[in-house]
Amino acid sequence: MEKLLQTVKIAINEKIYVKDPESSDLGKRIIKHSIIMIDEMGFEHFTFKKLGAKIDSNESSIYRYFENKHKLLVYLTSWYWGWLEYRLVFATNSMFEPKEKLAKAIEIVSKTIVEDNSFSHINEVLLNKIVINESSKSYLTKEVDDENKNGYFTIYKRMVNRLEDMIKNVSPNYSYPSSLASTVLEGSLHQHFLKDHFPTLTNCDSKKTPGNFISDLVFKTLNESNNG
Amino acid sequence: MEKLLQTVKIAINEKIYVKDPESSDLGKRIIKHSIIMIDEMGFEHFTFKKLGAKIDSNESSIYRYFENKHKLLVYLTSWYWGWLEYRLVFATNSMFEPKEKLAKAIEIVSKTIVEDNSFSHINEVLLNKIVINESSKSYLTKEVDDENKNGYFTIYKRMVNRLEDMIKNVSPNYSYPSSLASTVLEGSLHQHFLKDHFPTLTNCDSKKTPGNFISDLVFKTLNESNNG
DNA sequence: ATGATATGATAGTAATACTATTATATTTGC
DNA sequence: GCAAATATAATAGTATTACTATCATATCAT
Repeated sequence: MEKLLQTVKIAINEKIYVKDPESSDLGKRIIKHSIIMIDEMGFEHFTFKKLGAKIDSNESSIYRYFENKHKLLVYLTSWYWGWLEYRLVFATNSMFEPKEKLAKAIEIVSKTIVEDNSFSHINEVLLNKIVINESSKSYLTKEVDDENKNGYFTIYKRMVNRLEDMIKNVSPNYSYPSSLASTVLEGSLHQHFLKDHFPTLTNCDSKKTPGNFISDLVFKTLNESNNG
Repeated sequence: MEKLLQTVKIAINEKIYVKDPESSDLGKRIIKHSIIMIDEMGFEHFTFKKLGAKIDSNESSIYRYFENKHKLLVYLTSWYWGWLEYRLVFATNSMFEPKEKLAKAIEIVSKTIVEDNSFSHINEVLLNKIVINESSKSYLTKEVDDENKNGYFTIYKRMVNRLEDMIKNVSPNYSYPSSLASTVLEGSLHQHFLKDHFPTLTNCDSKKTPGNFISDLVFKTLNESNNG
């Protein structure tokens, strides 16, 4: 799996970047260290100037890859969802029992990433943390409709739609398959955040994971939908 | 109800502001127009300088009320949750049947606000939109733990805990009452956002509301928890 | 009428978020 | 192996942001 992923390139919408960061050494260093720095200092405190200093390069060179740090964030989250989608499809492709398939999908999208695929320049453990803490900022903007039209969020939407299809296969009569699918993704990120910062607002911890909660929620809901 | 609310002041943690904006005419204009402007231009494009120009006052005067725009956002969202909490308690206080009570609570927290209590300087319709689009930014920061310790999010946490208690009253054996409570609040805001910007990721629209979805989700989950 | 307090006006600073220009490497094509 | 093309680096510059500081003026309370 890890070896296979090395050879697969996650295809990101070309409008998101000026120059493909995968096409050069500098580009890869930009991605690698922006992940480390955003995780460390948070998106608000992160700047291209600081990144330039860290990678012994120059602010102006970074602008040749990304117009601004917002687009870099959109790139990073897109990459993450593309990577997760790949793992999801890979893991569930051979499964035929709808419930089993959905259970596996939920497990994959809601589990904390603990292993870094240390061959690549992208640290998925840190990127997972960034998605939990920062990814909402990529779409909670006044520019969201414009960027959506330009396909900035295609991969994320495809992920939600995959989950939606799996939900429909379990319960064809359930009225809210896409709402439930989006709640699975957003809800599990939120529970991860709460467990780290607002433990009184969640029952999730190291024993009961966000994945356990979401799985319980989804299957109870779909069971009732089949019975009722 | 509207008249009653006028006489009730929502108590906001004093650490959030430098000078209580409710204590003066300028303070109230700051609140009123910041709501209008943040809704209009989005939090990122909003600045104290622009606000000063709009209310025929001065940047430096605004700084005498709030240290920065982040704290103003924390203030506005706290006010909103305090206002909702008041409506929630008022509407459910006399109810004794647990399911009925929880259903009412979900209805209140997930419904789009359509009526402005036009007596006050705060437009709750716009504030509701701000909470949907911007409130995550108030806690998705590196300073969240510090601010949480200082009580910046007390009202929000109290709201979640109220929902949690209602959930426990319906299903004492359910394992995730606080996770479900936080999902009710966050999930309904998210569905509102999706319906406005990503309609393919939600089944909610003008007919099927986020409240309908969340209510369906919660009661199916709790029913199964009682049966199983 | 005096003193305290609130607000306004102006100026100034450091950092941010860029753009533009020029210089210097490095790569590639012949 | 050299010229041309391309990528990167260095430097400078601009407008805006996010403040802080100071001083002036208006209002309000005693």
